[in-house]
Formats: sequence, C-alpha cells, structure tokens
Amino acid sequence: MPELPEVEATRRHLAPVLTGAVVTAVDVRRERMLRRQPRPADFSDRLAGRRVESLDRHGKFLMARLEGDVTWVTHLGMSGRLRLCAPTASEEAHTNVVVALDRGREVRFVDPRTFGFVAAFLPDELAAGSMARLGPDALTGLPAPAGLAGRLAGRTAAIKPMLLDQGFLAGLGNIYADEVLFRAGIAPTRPAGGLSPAEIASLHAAIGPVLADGLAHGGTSLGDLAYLLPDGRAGEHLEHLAVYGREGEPCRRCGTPVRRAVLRARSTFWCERCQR
DNA sequence: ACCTCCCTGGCC
DNA sequence: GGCCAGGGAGGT
Repeated sequence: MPELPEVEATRRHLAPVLTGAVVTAVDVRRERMLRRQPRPADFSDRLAGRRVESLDRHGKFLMARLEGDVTWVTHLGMSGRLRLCAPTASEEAHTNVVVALDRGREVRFVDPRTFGFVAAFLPDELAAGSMARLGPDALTGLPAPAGLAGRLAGRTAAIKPMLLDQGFLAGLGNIYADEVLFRAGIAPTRPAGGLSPAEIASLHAAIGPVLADGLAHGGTSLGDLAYLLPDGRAGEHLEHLAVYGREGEPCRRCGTPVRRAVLRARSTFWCERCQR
C-alpha cells in the first residue's frame, strides 16, 4: 500500500511530465475525494489553467506547486494510485478524479476504497491543515539519533505505534514500520521511552536503508495490486520484505517462524528471536 | 492516549 | 453472506 517509498516512486515517475505542464481540465467523478476541501468547487477552479512548477512530497503527501500559490495535494490513502495516461487510454474502474494536462496527458486518481483525497489549497489553508502538523520526513529529514532520543524520551506508548504517528515521523506506514523494527532488532511492543541509546542508534540506522530498498524496487505492491506505479507496473518489493505478511514463514535471518499479532488494530509481524 | 469511523474488493 | 485490510480524522 502507499507509504513513503510508494509515494516517492510515484512522484519520481510523474515529476518530469507534471513539471511545466498546464492543467487544461479537471473532472471529479467522486465528490468524496474532495472531502478535505472546504469548498469542493475550489479544486477545479484553482487548478484549471495553471502551470505546475514542481512536484514535492512530505511523508505520504504529494504536493504539486502551481502558479498563484496553489498547492495541489494528493494523499493515496490505502488503495489509491496515480496513473499517467493518454486521454484515449481505456479507463479502469474507480477512476475518481482526472486532471488533464496540455501535452496530451492525463493524471488519473484511481482509488477503490476512497480513503485517499485530493485538494487545492492556498497558503493559509495549507498552514492550518493537518499537513502542517507532520513530523520530519523519514527519508529526507530524519533527525539524528540524539534528536530521535529526545522525542522518544518519556513516551510510554509502544515503539511501533510511535513510528506510525505521522506527527512524530512522516512517511512510515504499517509495512515499513515492521520492516524498520526488524532491521533494528527491536520488538514492536517495546515502550518507546525505554529504548537504550544503542537501540535508538539501530533504529535510526535502519530507517534510511529500509525506505531506500523499498524505493529501489518501485515500492510494495501487495497481492491485491491496489498500489501500482503510474505506468501500470507493479512495485517489486514484496518478495524482499523481511517480516511483513510472512506469518509462520522462517525468519530470513534465523529461521524462526515469523509471528503476527494485532497491535492497535494493525497487523504486526516480527521475529521474536531477532527482535528484543 | 485511546477508540471509532470511513469504504470496497477479495477472500473464506 | 460476512469479515478483513488500514491512514487519518475526529471524538472521548
């Protein structure tokens, strides 16, 4: 599902086409996709006719900066993906929003479960919204170990839910949080404030490589293929996952069967021998 | 810091 | 035919 590596892979595919392109038309087929936009009509009105200046990302949020201080925000939720198509290309089910560009291309937001959203925000709306409360980006702004330690100190919550808290660190989701904890050798239920400096150093050292690996493989497409790259290809990171989705299968490091439990309503996979 | 809700394809 | 997956917002 779309977490930081999937969103970044999407961004890298779209950026060369979107940058400098002009939005010629906007078609919203599911109004629910605009539920974060105070006045839904603003989405089309603010995008149409404007040129895209850049395509950025913070955590799992994609942000296209347009002329006139408009930011086109896209969040893929858990089943969303962006497709880059010719306007004549056949349309797949659950194409909920279509943004047509000059140059004869379209960006299509496909999202069966509709947990994703799009919006066109002005600077004050951006500053007042949830995006302003995101923590540092896990890939590009990861705090040094001492910084992580300071932000974990005194926290009684388990470390895994802390890693999923976008206000603590932006970009990790359920898959990569489990992968990070495996690589760091830390059990997901450990109280966040109880980690030793050495463990925090391991955690810090694990985050970059885990995300970079996922990104290098084009992200993780699960069996349902909810996430795909903008050209329709599947990400190939699934077969490289160390623990996520591997309940009962041997740990790749020690052979002990991978365990699964539900932690705060999220499936959690870990090796009880490698992770303490 | 916790719980509930949203939504739908796919699976049992 | 019913249940599960789950990111983020909102509420308690």
